[in-house]
Amino acid sequence: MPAPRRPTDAELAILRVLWALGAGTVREVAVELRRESAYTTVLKLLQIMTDKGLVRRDESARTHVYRAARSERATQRQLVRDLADRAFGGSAARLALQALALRKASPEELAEVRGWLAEREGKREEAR
Amino acid sequence: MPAPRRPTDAELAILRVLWALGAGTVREVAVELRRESAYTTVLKLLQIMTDKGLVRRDESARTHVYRAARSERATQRQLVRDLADRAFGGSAARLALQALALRKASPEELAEVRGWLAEREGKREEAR
DNA sequence: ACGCCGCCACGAAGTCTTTCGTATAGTCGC
DNA sequence: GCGACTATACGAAAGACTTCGTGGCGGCGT
Repeated sequence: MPAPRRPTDAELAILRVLWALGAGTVREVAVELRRESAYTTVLKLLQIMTDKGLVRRDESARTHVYRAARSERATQRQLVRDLADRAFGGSAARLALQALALRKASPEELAEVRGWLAEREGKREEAR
Repeated sequence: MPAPRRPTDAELAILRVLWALGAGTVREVAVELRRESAYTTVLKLLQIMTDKGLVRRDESARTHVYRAARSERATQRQLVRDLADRAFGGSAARLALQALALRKASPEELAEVRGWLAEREGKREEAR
């Protein structure tokens, strides 16, 4: 399996549903995306995504059940790394700064970031 | 002018060169991207990008000079917001956390993030 | 048994992206 | 003026993305 290509927009929308549901049939996904795409569109996408290795399909029942092949976390990591390379000269930290500067972050979220930094700082001290 | 569409990969590569150069001719950009694309490919892209409003073209001289229509900062913001919406449920802070967790950040960069958070904290205190 | 409904497979159309070849024209030196 | 060297414009091709229609098959209710 070579490097899995970056998921497209439509694929990502489907992956989001699958991550939320854990697993789902074509119909379940289509319902979740109501108004956005017709049933057969979702079906086709899922078939393509199966070929690409983005999702896995359980065909044991007549109605197939799909689940994401890679975790949400891993996919997010890939996308972040990709964006950092394409638009931030490879610096994920500068990407992070831009993200924080969007000012849409809640105090709770900022506290989480602070917490992470503190923990990381602790590890650095430890390593000396 | 409506919302400018997200730049494609090839377009972003060209924008990176233009941001670094400030402005440049087709040849200058093509040289910077050596091996990656032929001269006429860069030319075509720049023409398309002009139509899309991604770059502005100075035609006063025979050799046209291009510059990015939007700043690197603004474009980065747009891309980050876009990725946050598509893959992080709209939370830029969670995106930032994933970016920091990539462990590719240098101590200097982490210090920068800490500094930003501290400054932000200061403003919050001030606002009370 | 028959008809209906839901399911999957397939194909095809339309658009966008990226690539480059070819055509055309301005400019400089001689 | 002519040739070589630039430059832009244009068109076409190939591939990826997204959309949906049609067709065929299985199962269920009556």
